[in-house]
Amino acid sequence: METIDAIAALTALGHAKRLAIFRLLVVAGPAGRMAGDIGDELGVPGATLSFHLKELVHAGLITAEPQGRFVCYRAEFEAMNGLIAYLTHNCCAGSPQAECAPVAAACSPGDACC
Amino acid sequence: METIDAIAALTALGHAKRLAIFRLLVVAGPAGRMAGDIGDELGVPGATLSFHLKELVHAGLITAEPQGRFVCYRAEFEAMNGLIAYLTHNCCAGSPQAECAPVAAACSPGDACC
DNA sequence: CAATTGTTTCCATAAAACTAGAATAGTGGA
DNA sequence: TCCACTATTCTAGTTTTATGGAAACAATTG
Repeated sequence: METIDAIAALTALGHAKRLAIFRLLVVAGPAGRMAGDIGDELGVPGATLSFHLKELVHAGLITAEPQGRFVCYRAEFEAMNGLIAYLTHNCCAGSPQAECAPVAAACSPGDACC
Repeated sequence: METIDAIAALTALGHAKRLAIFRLLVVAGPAGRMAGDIGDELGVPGATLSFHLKELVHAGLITAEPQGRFVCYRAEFEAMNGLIAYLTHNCCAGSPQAECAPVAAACSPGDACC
């Protein structure tokens, strides 16, 4: 992931409503969620929701797939993992220190996160 | 990590100069870097640098330790890993899918990142 | 075709963030 | 004490972003 893409992704996620939308889609997984469904769950007016969804799509964090009258939004897991890789890349100049815990630890044992 | 902390961290990182500062400190590791050193490397005026450093400290992503006339800034690796955990937590509702690559893959083999 | 439903675009207002010169404060050396 | 140096705070101007009602658009249903 390029720096400019990482900035776009981080800027998009650095907002309460957009982070909530993204997290909702991450938990939803590949099945995704419909736009109206997201709006109902988060209590966001249509116009505002559409604005934030567009921002997330533009940042490459989610994708939109029209299905008739509905639009299904899905998290872009590749972008998420790319962002994580960007943040941690070459950490400690390549000499892992005690202070610099393994990224793998982000998922604690027993945690079902992927 | 709480949602409010994740938003603060993501907002802080969603800016070109702050992301550059944070990445510099991540690569520097526990040794950290002096404020002026960072300003020289990134070509940012003092007042602007100080503003962004304060934002990062406030977001919990870095720490400041005065050393005489100088101030040493260090990345807060625990916060970084906490943020990554927040983003990926309960992904795919706990049923990892093919689309949802393991976070561990963020570090490709041979990559010295921590 | 008209009505209905889901979604987006338009637009004006409001709020927040960015920038950097100038002034200020703290430290260490002469 | 005075000075040079490092860093921060103050301040003001500029830019960017967020919000949501209203209107427009698209697709299904009657």
